[in-house]
Amino acid sequence: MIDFSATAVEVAPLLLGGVIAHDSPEGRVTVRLTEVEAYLGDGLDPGSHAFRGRTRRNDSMYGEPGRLYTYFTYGMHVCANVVCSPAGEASAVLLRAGEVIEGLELARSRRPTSRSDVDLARGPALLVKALGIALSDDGADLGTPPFSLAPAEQRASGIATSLRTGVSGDGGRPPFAWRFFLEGEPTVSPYKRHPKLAAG
DNA sequence: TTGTAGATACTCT
DNA sequence: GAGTATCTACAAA
Repeated sequence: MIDFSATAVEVAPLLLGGVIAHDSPEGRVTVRLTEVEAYLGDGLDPGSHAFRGRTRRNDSMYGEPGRLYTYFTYGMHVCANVVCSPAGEASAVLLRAGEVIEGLELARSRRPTSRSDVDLARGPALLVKALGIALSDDGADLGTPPFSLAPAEQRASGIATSLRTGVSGDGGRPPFAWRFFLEGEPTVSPYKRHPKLAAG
């Protein structure tokens, strides 16, 4: 089992190749994680929601490790994180992309605009949608039903890192290269700088 | 295949 | 009141 009381930067590479499953009345969807990002807090990480301290939104980021932190962004999208570090410390791993390996039909019905199976969970908001995670799942324990999270069967090879995608301000610049992904995976989203950084 | 613009509503200042 | 850890559609090559 993964030790989630370590920091997000240490946990992130361990999650690659691992599988997350969610049971719902409609059925079960399982996703193999191919891309994640680490976020810290409390002044350590300018790209993190917790950079300016604890607020109502990021409250679960300070909670028990191994739980879910969901948040709403851009007026229409939900993103999911795995909370790391002991309670009281802000640290989380954003689930960015994965490959649907179980419940393909259900995932397809949740993502009618997706053209191919590769696109089903190619992006943070898409991953959440394919799994059927809702904003109300914030704080849920990933180790107990309806969720389950298993580490990779064997240590994933070909792990690469890069700058984080879509993060504005200094959090999208070095030394914050805390995006981890499996090399050669078609489900990894293409790297895009934040529009603000691209302009500068 | 690559690049650009628009939509959307919640949170923090 | 302004900014946002994004996705989709459309246009051009």
